[in-house]
This record gives sequence, C-alpha cells and structure tokens, in this order.
Amino acid sequence: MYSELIRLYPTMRSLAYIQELKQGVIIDKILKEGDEMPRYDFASLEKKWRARWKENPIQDASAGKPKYYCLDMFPYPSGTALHVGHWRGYVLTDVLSRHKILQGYHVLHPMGWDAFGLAAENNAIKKKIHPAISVKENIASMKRQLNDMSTIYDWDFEINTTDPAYYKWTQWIFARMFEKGLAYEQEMPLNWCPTCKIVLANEEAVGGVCERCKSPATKKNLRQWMLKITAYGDRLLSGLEGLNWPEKVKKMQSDWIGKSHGAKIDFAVTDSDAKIKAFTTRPDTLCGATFMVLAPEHPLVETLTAPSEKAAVEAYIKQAASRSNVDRMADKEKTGVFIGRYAVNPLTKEAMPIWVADYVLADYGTGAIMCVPGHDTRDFEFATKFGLPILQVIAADPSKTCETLEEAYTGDGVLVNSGEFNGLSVADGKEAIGGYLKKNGLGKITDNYKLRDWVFSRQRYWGEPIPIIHCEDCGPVVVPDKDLPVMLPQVESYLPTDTGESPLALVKEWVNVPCPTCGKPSKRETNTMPQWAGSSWYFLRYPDVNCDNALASPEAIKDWLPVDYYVGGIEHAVLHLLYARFYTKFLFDIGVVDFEEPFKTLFNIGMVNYHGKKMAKGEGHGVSPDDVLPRYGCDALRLYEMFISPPELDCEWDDSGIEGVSRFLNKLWRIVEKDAAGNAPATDELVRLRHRIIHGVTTRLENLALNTVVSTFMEHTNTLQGISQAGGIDRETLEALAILISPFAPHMGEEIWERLGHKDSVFAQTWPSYDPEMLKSDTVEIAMQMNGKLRGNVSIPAKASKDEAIAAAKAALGDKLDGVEIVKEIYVPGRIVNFVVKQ
RNA sequence: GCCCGAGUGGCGGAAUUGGUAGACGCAAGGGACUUAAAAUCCCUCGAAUGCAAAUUCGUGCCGGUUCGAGUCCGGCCUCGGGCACCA
Repeated sequence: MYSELIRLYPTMRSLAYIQELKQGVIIDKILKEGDEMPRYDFASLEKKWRARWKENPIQDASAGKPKYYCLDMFPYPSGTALHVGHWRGYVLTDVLSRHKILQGYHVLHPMGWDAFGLAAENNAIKKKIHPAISVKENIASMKRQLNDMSTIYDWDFEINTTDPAYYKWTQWIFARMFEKGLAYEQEMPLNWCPTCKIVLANEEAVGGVCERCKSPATKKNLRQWMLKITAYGDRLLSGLEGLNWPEKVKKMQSDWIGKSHGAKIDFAVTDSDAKIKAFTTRPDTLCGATFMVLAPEHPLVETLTAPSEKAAVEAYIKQAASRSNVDRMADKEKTGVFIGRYAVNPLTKEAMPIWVADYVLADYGTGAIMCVPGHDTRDFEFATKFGLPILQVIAADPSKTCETLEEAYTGDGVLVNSGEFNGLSVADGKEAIGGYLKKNGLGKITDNYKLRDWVFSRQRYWGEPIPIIHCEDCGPVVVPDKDLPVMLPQVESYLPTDTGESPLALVKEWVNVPCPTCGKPSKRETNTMPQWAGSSWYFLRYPDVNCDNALASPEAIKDWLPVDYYVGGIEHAVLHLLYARFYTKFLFDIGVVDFEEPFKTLFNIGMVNYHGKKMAKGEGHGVSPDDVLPRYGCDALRLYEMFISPPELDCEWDDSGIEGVSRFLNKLWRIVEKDAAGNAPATDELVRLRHRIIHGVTTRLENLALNTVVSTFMEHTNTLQGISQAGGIDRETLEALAILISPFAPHMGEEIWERLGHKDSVFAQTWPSYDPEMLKSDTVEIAMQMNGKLRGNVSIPAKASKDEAIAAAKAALGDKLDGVEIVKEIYVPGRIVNFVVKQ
C-alpha cells in the first residue's frame, strides 16, 4: 500500500509522513485526491516504453530515407559515473536525432568508449584494479545510466577503443603513416620526476612539480615517435574555410596553426663556418638587427661558445633547463648571457653579439632570432637591460628620426638608416629586402608555423602498442598487416617503470621477436600510443563497427560520412578536432575516404557548473542523474537539461529548477487524462492555437534555441489548461502535441499517442506542419508612442492601412494630442504607431 | 600583454535582429482548498513618487546615430574562456 502511494506520489517530499500514517481515513483521502489530480506516473511508463522500444525500435531502416549522422564526443570511462553536465550534450543530440527521425531521416546516433589512456590507467592504479577490468566495470555502469535516460543509442554500433578488433585499425593507420614518412623517431625532452623515477605528463607536472611526490620535475631526453602533422599545416588551415563551425573554434584552430609569412635568414658567424638560421616576419627591419639570441637548447650554443664564456653559458643553460617552461615564461625580467661570439648582419656587415636567453623558444621557428630592439618590444627590453645598441630603421615620419627611442616602435612607416632601402614602406621593404636576400643566397622567403609535430608515444601500459619492430640491421620495421593487431600483452604489473621505459619493456617474451624483414632476433617497440590515437578516427568506424577487412567498408563510409552534426565541449576546440581533421586528410590522401573534413557542422555544448564550479568527475563535485531520475523521471531531466539555458552557453545547475518542468509535465498530463478519450470539437481558437504551437516549437528547434522550445510548450500548455477546463481539447491538437513533445519527453509523447487510440509509435509519425495563414489573427494590439515614449495600446484590425491605424491611434489617444503639433507619423505594421510632436 | 565571449529583476533566462524590456521558469510573499501536510488553483513580485489614475527612471559606465537603441557606432569598466616572451 505504501509503496503504491509512493509510486503515485513520487515528488511528494514527505514520504516519511506517508509511512507514518496510521489511519486509513487519511490514506483514502489521498487516494481520492489522487483520482482528481492525476500525476504523470513516469516510473511505470518509462519501464513500459523502454521495454516496448527494445522490442520494436523506433527507427526502421527502410531504404530510400535520407541519412543523417549525429554524434557526440564519446566519453572516457575513467570514473564510474556520468554527471548531469555530461547529459546536456547527450540529450541535445538525442533530441535532434529524434526530431530528424520524425522528419523522415534514417539517423545514425551511436555511442562508444574512448577507454585507453592516462586517465583510465591512473584510475586503475588508484583503485588497484587492472585497467582492463576497471574500464569494463566503468563502461557497464555508464551504459546503465545511458539506458536510464532512454537515449536512442543503437548498441549494435558500439565502439570500444581498447577492443583489439578496433585498435587493429588504429595500428593500421599508424603503419600507413610510417610508410608515408609521417611517423618518425626523435629524442625529445620529457618531464621527469627524479624521485618517483617516472615520466610525467604535463598534467602531472603542473607548476614544474611532480603531482605525486611534490618534488621538482626535471627534463629527460627520450626517444619518441612523432607524427608529422606540420606537413598538413596549410591544408588544416585552408580547410577551415568551408566549415559550418562556430567562428571562435575556427579562430582558435587557425591561431594554433599560426601561419606567418617572412624570411629565413642565414647569418654568418665570425671565425666559424657555422651559419645561424633565424626566421623573421620583419625582414624590412634587418638593418636594425644589432644582436642575436639563441634558445638555451639550440645545438650551436655548445659549439660556438667562446672558451672564456663557457662556464657562464653552461651555468645559464643548466639553470634554464632546471626550470619548467611555465616558470621561464612567467619571468618579468629577461635573463641571458653573451657567448663571446659574433654574427654578421648581412646588410650592414656590422658585428652582432650572440647571446643565449630563455625568452627564445627552442621549438618555434629555428630556435634563434635576429634582434631588432628598435622595433620589437621584447628585444627592446633585452637590449635596454644589457646595454646593447638600439637602432631606429622604421619611422612614421622620416624627418623626425630621433637618436634614442623611448620604446620599441612597432607601427607602420618608412625605412630609414637602411642604405639603399631607405624611403620604402614597411610592406615594400619586406619585399625588397626579402628579394635581395634570396638573390644573394643569404636566405629565403618562407612561411612559418607555430604548429609543431605531434609527440605520439607514451611510456605507459594502457594504450595501443605501436606496431614497430626494431632490428639491428633493418632499423625500425613496421609490423606486416597480417600480424595486426599487435595485442597488448596481459601483465601483472602495469605501473610506470623507473627507467622511463614503458612497462611493456619488462615483458621479455612479448618484446623479443624476429625481424619481419630479415628474421634476425629483434625487439618490439614498447612505447604505446596516446589516447588521441583511438579518438582521432572513431567516427569513421561507427557506421560499420564489425568490418574486419578495412576500418569501415567503402559503402558504409559513402553512406554515412562525413558526420552531419558533431557536438562537443569547447575544451576540444584545438587538439581533438585538429587531430581528427589531420587523420581524415591523411586517410583521404591514401584513398580510404573521399572527403577531407570529418565534421560538417560543429556545435559547442556549454559546461554545466555547480555552485559556481565546473562539475568534475573524480572530485565528487557534481550532481548524478541517478539521484535526480527516481524523483523526477527521465522526461523531466531531459527537459530541464534543455530548459536550463541556451545550449551553447555555460550554465549553473539549480537543484530546484527542475521543479518547473516537472510541474509542466504534470499539467500536460492532466489535460491528456481529461481529454484524450473525449471528442472535444476543434474550435477556431484551438485550430489557431495548434498552428501557433507547431510554428513556435518548429522554428525554435531549428534555430537550436532549445531553452525557448521548452518555454513555448509551457506557455501554450497554460493556455490549453484553461480551454480544457472550459470545454476540452480536440484530438488533432493533442496528436500534434504528442509528436512535438516526443523528441524531448519521449515516454510522455508515446503515452499520449497511445491514449489517443493509436497502435503504432509516435516516432513513426511525420513532424506536423503549420499554415502561416493560421498564425495571423483578425485584430492586433499595437503600441502608441509620442516621441518614442509609450502612451498606451490600441486594438486595430490586422489588415488596417497606415491611415486607418493612425486614425485609430489618434482617437485612442484623445485629449493627449490636444495642443500639440504632429510633425511626423510613423507606423510599423502590427507593432507601433509613433507621433513625433512639438509641444 | 594579445585574441575570443559575456554583462538584462533575488536567480536561470526571453525579446520575431532597430519597434510595447523582463516571455517562460525558479525562489519569495499573500490567499483558496485542507484538522494538517503534500498536490493543485488564484494574486503580488525592477526602482521611485502617488490614495488612485498615472508619471518618471531603468538592460555594466560615458557619449553618439535615430521618430525610436538591450539591439547599431565610438570610448571605457567588470567578469569568464583561450593563447602566451611565437620572433
């Protein structure tokens, strides 16, 4: 009995009160009220419809339907549960997918697991459960949650990046890149904790301190696999143009690629054969270059440093290396040392002292710069501090060249103090000096990119093995396709090793294999791939997850790709989206796909904050849908996720906000309970209202103003409630409502549809259309203004002419117009009459 | 420092893109029903003045364009996010 009550009154706050009730009288009363005041019984209806959908999926894949591929970024199962912040994106694509189904599309809306990587491994280490097992557990738990939300993911299209049948193709792509020369080995400095003796990811070395033991991190040079993403820099940039993506994401990507045009100049070094190459975007200022600076890591520092300066330079380099990049960059005061050698300015032939300073970055440009203190702020600071000559070579007004500059002049102007180039504009000077350098073999005109090649190996266990075998004679040899996948061996200990090698290096029977080319005893590559490897191409696999002779069949790729609609958080604006684009372009080049851009439309879903802070997985700062669903139900949570704020903006989760949508659902439910079985006439008022509802919901849904779609439902339901109580709601209006609400509240939609006597699913229906004529009314309320100030409203016929409208307004304003002179009359049809008057 | 966003009631937000600012909802207060609670329904809810009708002010700040500005332009301020000694 009590459980029956609780079922009927799920939002009742004082369940304890019911349980305490002793007298049958009161219980009878509650039940009687229950009859008068029916509530939407979401718990049993969710159960009913979920079972029904399982038996008869809402989508039939009948031929000829246009295809639509809608995708959210797949989660990584590093924790056991998703929070309501995750749901926002999942609900969004679910709503859009259901809407597309109702528009007659065949929709692919799949889900999968990005399950390799550091987060999953660290989670496993923390819980002392092997990652293979903890990942499996986490996936099961998240999958259960997704089903509780009645999302329409088709689990026949599930992906798991840790499945050998999947990572076979992750390795296959790497093998192709290796063959094309896009994968290569290089020594790279990595974060290293000398205490824990492990390689640290940037995330684990924030502030230059090891996350585990808090001791300062250092650098350690290790051989790494690199991917030559820079070879695609230009295409990654130009490909952005045609994309239907938020402008800010395109901007972030193009900034990240950071193409700039300039000159790479060779500077001769006195008493040496060495040349220092330096890139500059300002070759026009070359005559003002008075010194050079090398990054501490620059290879020429060691060979060029004069014996007298060796000690000081070495000390400086050591100090620079011991500090994290972040610290080095945070310096307000510039530091550096002179290495005791000079380069030669190719134009002025003046000697340029060579310095080493850590404000120059080793991995941008050539790691060396020519310094023009007169026209570069940082060079100016450096020159001022160390007393280096500052020369003006650009002047806004050539007649006003001063002896000493107060600060670097970075504006436009003409060249001065530049010999034969004097008088040229900055733009012409770039051209002329660039041309001179090229002609005389002193340098070349070139583009430079901020984009760097991608460090593609990890010294960790939980990732795809890199399919390479190292042979003493043949060098690195790619594993033949027939031997893919290279299985990740099962191991007891998966902790990082103290040599900086991957734990796989300890698995001797796995490491030692014959060379595929010559048969000589060789060793497998023991580094694994980064988590990005699996997530850079997963969207290609979804349409054909069981394909075993290709990453997906050409037919499936042709049918479904590229992705029509892609949803993900702004935090992926650069890395994930750039890597996925790079992979796609590469696969286009080798003929696997016939398009270059993977995602036609991108939508950035905003973050959900809680008490002003980002909801975070591991830290227990979040709201679990598991706590919300039993109390309010799936339909209410779905609606609230959409109602809370415009989907592209960050928002704040409000625990009581969901009350509003829950009340709305109950209100709609009471109307249905009362009118579904009846046959109320479709009055003119109801017909017009129906068209207005369809119009409001449809246009707002298409504009992705989903929060206002929910408002529209609420607003009109309030009106319908009044009409229902006065007479009743006609069948056709209720049917339209059932279809319109079904993408948002699918259980409610189906139940209304069934109560109206239908045997088929609401999702087998067609999205209703509206007649624009029916949106118009006979009369219209317009505002009356005098000099732009509101002076009242008047109702006029909708078809009224300007003269009629003005006459009506004059009559309505009456004596307010006495004694004033009307200078001008303005009429905005259907909106406003404004009299410009003189008192 | 640079590049993006965003500033509207106690709160989340709306405003057909230059045309009645505050839709819809939350929270709050009052009332009806009830022995009571829950649910439901009704009313109030930007500020000031006023018995009232009404009037004035009000979309971060200052100015401008316009019959009319939350919306457009110029100059600031604040808060987010991103990049960061990028040559």
